[in-house]
Amino acid sequence: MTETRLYRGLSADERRRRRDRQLREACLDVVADQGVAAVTVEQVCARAGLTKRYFYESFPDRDALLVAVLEELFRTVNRRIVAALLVAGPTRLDRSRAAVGELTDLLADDRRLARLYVEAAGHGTLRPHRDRTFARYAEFWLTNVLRRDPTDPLARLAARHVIAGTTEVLCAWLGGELELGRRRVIDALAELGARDVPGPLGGAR
Amino acid sequence: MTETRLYRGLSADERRRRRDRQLREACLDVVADQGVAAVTVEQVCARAGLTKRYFYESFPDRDALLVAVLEELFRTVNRRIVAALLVAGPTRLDRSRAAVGELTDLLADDRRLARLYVEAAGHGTLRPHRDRTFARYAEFWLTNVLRRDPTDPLARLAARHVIAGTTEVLCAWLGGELELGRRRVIDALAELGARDVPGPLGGAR
DNA sequence: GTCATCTGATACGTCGCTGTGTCAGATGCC
DNA sequence: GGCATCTGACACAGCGACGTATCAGATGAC
Repeated sequence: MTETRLYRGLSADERRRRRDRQLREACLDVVADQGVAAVTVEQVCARAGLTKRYFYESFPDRDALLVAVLEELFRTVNRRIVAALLVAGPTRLDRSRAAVGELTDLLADDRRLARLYVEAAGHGTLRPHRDRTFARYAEFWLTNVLRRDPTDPLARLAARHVIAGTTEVLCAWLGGELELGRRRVIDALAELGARDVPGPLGGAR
Repeated sequence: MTETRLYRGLSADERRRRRDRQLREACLDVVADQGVAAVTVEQVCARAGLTKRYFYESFPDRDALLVAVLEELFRTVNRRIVAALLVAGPTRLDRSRAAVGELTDLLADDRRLARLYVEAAGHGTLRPHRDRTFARYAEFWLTNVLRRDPTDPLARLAARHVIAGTTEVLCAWLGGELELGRRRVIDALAELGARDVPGPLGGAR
């Protein structure tokens, strides 16, 4: 279409992507400092050191930015867990530990992500995304960690239970509410996540 | 102090309490229809059929109303679970089922409560209350359902895991995301909640 | 019936955020 | 250097919500 005139050594497209990234980072900063509800176009732009003009260049509104950032987080979680499982041992406990460890590391290394991850539950626009993702995580867990039939409703229920429980515990831990080291937390979560699902075929009766 | 002049057959205090209740109910209606974020003074007043004047008579601002309603919900949950446990059988599964069944009935019978219960996780002002309550639930669970030491950090972690998992599953079920009847859901949750906690003393290795 | 009180409606100024528009100055291209 | 483009700052009208204030009419006490 148009030209690719450089500006400060960057092409139009590079500049655009750079601003997009700045906005996403600023969004996470605001979430970390003041929560999802405080994410406004103006707050984000102030943090990013950009003007509103550039906000609307990348996103139609505040919700679109939040969704984009959340989806990116979910993709990262997914990618890293898949990668971790590739090199994990064969037992359920091995696989559970690999997955939980990866999630823990990710959220512990960037607390901004943790707050977004949690607060997604209460935000009108974010919640559907969060729900769909949790449902997918649950299915993924059944298939790749527990190695059970992912279509069994009871198994799905149990997997959902595990996903939510793991999330909650991680958030409580990240918030300083549990007096345990990272290692102990991962151990415990791995164990909780590796337990077989209940029901007619389950083994926990 | 002042008088107790009747108005439409009610004393000043009765009228005041009546309006307080109307506002709380209206708040729940708005939460059910449009979510916590849509709870504004004006919305609530419109629903309640009252004017803003009476809102500020009972609550300093919107957050205070939300907190009041949430705390009331938590008190109700607690009261009903305590009552259910009084007549429950002696095994962990009996007690788990009694507690889970009570919570399920409560949330299923008033969906407005369910939405508030969930969205509390993502709301700035509500979240601390929700967190503290979940921590108390976890302790309660350890003491009264699993009968374990409520000060053991690992046990607390596991209890928190159960509380969050149960909440999540109930919400998914109430949202129509699980193709299971009430009975099966309660069975499964009761079983998941009755499993012993992991760790040095746990039995799930 | 009269008067004090209570009620419900409405008006108002303020605030924060939105989305668009304008413009001077910086920067790159030739 | 001259010109087109890009940038950042700011102005603006509009909106929805807040919190306060005013006032006429309904209601109860005497």
